[in-house]
Amino acid sequence: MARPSNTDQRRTQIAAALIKVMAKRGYDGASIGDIAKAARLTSGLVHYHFESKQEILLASLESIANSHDARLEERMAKAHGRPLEEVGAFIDFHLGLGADADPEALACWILLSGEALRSPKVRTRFESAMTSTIHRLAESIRRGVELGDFRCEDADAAAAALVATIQGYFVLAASARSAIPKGSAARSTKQMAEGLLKPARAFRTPAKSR
Amino acid sequence: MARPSNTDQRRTQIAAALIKVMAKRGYDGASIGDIAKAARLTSGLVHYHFESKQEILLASLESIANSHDARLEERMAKAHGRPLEEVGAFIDFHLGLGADADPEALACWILLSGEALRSPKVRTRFESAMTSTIHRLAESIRRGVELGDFRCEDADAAAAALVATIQGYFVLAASARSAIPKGSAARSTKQMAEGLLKPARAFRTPAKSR
Amino acid sequence: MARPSNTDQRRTQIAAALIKVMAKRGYDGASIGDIAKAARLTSGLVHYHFESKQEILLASLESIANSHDARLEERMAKAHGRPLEEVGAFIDFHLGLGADADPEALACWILLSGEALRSPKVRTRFESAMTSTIHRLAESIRRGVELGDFRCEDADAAAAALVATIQGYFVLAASARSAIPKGSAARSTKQMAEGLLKPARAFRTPAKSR
Amino acid sequence: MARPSNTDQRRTQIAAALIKVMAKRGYDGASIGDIAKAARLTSGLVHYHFESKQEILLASLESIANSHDARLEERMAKAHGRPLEEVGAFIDFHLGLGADADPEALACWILLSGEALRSPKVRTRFESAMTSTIHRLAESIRRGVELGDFRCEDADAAAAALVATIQGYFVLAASARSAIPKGSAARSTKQMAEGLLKPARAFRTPAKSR
DNA sequence: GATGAATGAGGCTTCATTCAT
DNA sequence: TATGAATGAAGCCTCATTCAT
Repeated sequence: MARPSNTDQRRTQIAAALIKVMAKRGYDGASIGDIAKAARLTSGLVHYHFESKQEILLASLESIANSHDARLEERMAKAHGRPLEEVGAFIDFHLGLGADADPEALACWILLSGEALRSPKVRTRFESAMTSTIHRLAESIRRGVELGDFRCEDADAAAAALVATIQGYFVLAASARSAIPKGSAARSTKQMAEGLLKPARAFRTPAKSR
Repeated sequence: MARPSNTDQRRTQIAAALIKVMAKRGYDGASIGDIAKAARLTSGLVHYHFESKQEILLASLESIANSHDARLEERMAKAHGRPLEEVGAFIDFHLGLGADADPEALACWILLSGEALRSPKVRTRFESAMTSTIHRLAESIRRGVELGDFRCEDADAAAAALVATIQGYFVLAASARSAIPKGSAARSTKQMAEGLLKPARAFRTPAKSR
Repeated sequence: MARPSNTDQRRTQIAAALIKVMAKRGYDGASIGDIAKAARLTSGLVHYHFESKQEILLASLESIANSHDARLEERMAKAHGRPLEEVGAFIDFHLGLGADADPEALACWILLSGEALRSPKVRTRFESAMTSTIHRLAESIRRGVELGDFRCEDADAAAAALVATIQGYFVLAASARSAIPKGSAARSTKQMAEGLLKPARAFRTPAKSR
Repeated sequence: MARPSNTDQRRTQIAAALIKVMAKRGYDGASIGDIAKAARLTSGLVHYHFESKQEILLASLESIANSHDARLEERMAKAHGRPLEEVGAFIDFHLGLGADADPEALACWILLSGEALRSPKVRTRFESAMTSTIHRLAESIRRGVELGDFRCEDADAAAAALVATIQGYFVLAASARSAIPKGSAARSTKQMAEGLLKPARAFRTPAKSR
């Protein structure tokens, strides 16, 4: 007797629906009804699985961050622990060709930074996602310094700078695309990384970058 | 008994009120009533001076952009046409100590990037503001290249990269402050600029930068 | 220029509408839509004049209490300051023939006692209305004692007792009418008052009482 | 594999839960979910045992009335059939010290009078509970008259009057406590009963009454 | 220009009730 | 019996916008 709970699936489904709708209409513009429709559910059910709209937003943030981290890790693993390549992979993952595998999540991410501005809960989670990404990059940098591949006094600052650049490119790509010369993002970022890390060798660029 | 028109003054006043309210509650969260209250007007009057809420947003964007451009120009003028110093001033203006002279406008700017995402009118204007800023920087870079101060193949790309970095720092500063090592923004950005522009001499940093 | 405010009228109108609807459906059952319809207004307008539904309830309470006090005073004035007649008038006013001039207000009053149970604001106001009524009666009793018309040690307690009886009759009349022998309320209450006040002469009963 | 039916137990449990929740939030405010939680059940199960929410209310009414009647009978039994003492016990039971043994049931009772106002089913049952209580008191009074202990022409009216007073005190105690001088309720009511019943001897008051 | 009333369309959320398991 | 998912209808409230004055 008793039903097996499907709450986890439903929550995932609903969070995904918010991302989809939010990318198009913003957070406030994404009504519970819209979200429900996008998830092919009724609005009552949405509230059965989530206490409030904000909770859905937090779940979406979580989902985006987790997916990002997982895919990033996967990509960086291919660098086989070589710092120079790891940093290159980090940049290419975010800004290289086909980086925007999920444009909806990206748009959502930008909007999330806005929500973080006024919702402490969102900010806390947004901040920790950012911090975690920066730490991951700082780790590679630090190892590069140890191995003599890089010359850099403050790995955390360098990592933050590169992440800021990436975040800034996200914003420009989404909201002012014409302002970026096509295909320049990853390349320019690598040049900047060189200024920052003084690597023994230059960063390689695979085929093309956007 | 013609009343003297005070429309311009009122529009300015209202746009400023939106910026103030929006910084705290976001665009959708800023009701006409809130805006009116912040401007010490009535909501009916707001609609007398603006066709719609979006028009106020556009006016605010304009106001922020104009004010930014004017202050930037003023600051860069102090570089007396020396490219290296101009670029340094550009970075310091945005990220140096005391750069966030107007935190409300900054928060608003981030939110504007989000609105640009879904409103073509806002995007167009946001894009042109970004483009203009990038062009201004690119100009300095190009002259630096001509004068042999910089070595750089694509001035526009370089300018875009630096502006992206600045925009990204804005986002981090506003929504994930703890992720940035204190005082590292301007310094790191200058190091990145060196990677990008290969200047003959290094950028100077005045006193402290944040 | 500028419109003359009609807020006071509107508030009165809306409070009256709540009383009407509430008598039929209870407080929770009286939706803003119902209230608006009863007042021939739109629901948006109701919220333009009242912050919240509870505020309407408080306004209704106020209105009922004020109207009650005014009518009571008017009636008691006819007793020309003679305590015995004042107490008699007090009882007749509440329980005598035709006392329930406004059955809707009466039903509402009973419901208000229920709302007072859980809403501090309502309780405070309900309490003060009760207290004021009791004080008015206690005054008459006290003067009666001074004049030697009554013998009573605690005028406040006696007044409270009579008011309790009246309130109890209200409840029975509204929710269990068949439990009260017809026309017995005022008469019985006067007999009780005699036990309480030991008046020199008995209370007179005008014509018939219910 | 027939399951042993526990319906009766469950119904009791659920009705008790409603009383508890209703005392705090009113009838409309007591959601099935709240009730279920208070009974440590699920909302689905509540509806398995009760057709509708109103049925729970009726069951609660029944439960309160039955419990009241039983406790009242128990208390009056101690009067050993002496009318004067029975009436005194009746009053003390309801208003004497420690009378409010179950404040939740009392609050609920007041709310029930409100629900009776608009729901015929509730009214019918409320009315019959009131009537039964009044009859019980009237019985004692009638026997007192027969025995020459009381002088009273209409025992039903007298009983109704005393019950009205008690009900009124309930309301005041719950919703306007400060309006009643402390400890005056039972004493005043007995004085009133004396006016009503002209007993040969006065009512005694045990120790203190509230 | 300015005020403030008025409208009407949602938006978020709660909830009684039903139903599959 | 019991669980918990699901539904759908309101309900309260907010708000951009319009309009009479």
